[in-house]
Amino acid sequence: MAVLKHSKQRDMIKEFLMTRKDHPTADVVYSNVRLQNPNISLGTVYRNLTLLADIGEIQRLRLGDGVDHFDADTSPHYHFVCSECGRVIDLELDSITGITDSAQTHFKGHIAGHITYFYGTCENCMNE
Amino acid sequence: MAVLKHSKQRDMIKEFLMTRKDHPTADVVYSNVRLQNPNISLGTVYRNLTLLADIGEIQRLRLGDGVDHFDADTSPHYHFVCSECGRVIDLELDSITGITDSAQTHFKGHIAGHITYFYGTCENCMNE
DNA sequence: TTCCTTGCAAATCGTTTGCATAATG
DNA sequence: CATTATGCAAACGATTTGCAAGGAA
Repeated sequence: MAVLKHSKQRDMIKEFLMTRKDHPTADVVYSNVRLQNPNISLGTVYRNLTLLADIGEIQRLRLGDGVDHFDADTSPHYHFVCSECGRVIDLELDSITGITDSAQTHFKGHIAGHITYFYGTCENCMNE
Repeated sequence: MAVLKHSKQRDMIKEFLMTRKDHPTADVVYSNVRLQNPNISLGTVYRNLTLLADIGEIQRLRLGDGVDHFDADTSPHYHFVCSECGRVIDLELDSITGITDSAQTHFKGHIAGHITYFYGTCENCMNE
């Protein structure tokens, strides 16, 4: 891979993402970072989110809603997606890594890992 | 929902899907069904796949590769996606529905279910 | 006849990319 | 200076949609 050069835009994007626990989309990152730097382009946001995800500094979440979400928390954890409001919430969960082994049992290829997310109704939407 | 009327196109799509265990994409469904009916349009394929999924006759799979896959097998089961060739394979797996309860423990909203898929290298790609 | 479904083409949406210019090392 | 990063706008790929015409009940 090419040598990485420093960029203010990338810093802003990473910093913004670290302040948020709600797993924003590229568009949300864009409109927020734009408050500090009105000249930044959407393309730059996408390029940097992809780059940061590639080097493992952030996580790209594909939750089946057709839009990518991004998470500065790269530690292994799970997510809940509210079917009503779309909110994405971190989930505390006793490790279920065992399911990978469990899946491996009857499978001849090699299982490297799994993607899991939960869905339902969030606390907010239940009170309505 | 509106009353459903019979359509040859829908039948063909459903029938084709039932012959396949490889979870084809809309495009693959389209080009195959076209062999029997060269006039069918891609829009019709999409509309019927969506309709069939909505009424629960087929399953729509979002596996994070940017393309929807479809499965005529609506029984609960899991999938493996090969990171190299993209193949989607059914997985036999001792039930892991317990993870939904496990996730519910520390969560105040209501968890209705989970989406899980596994990834790695399939048998075919391992022998290369 | 009613109204659902189709074929076609245009539109949409999220994301990527080509290119000339600016910034970094 | 060499090379990476940016802004802009155009391109992309998957999917959806408006509309007039065709088909089912």
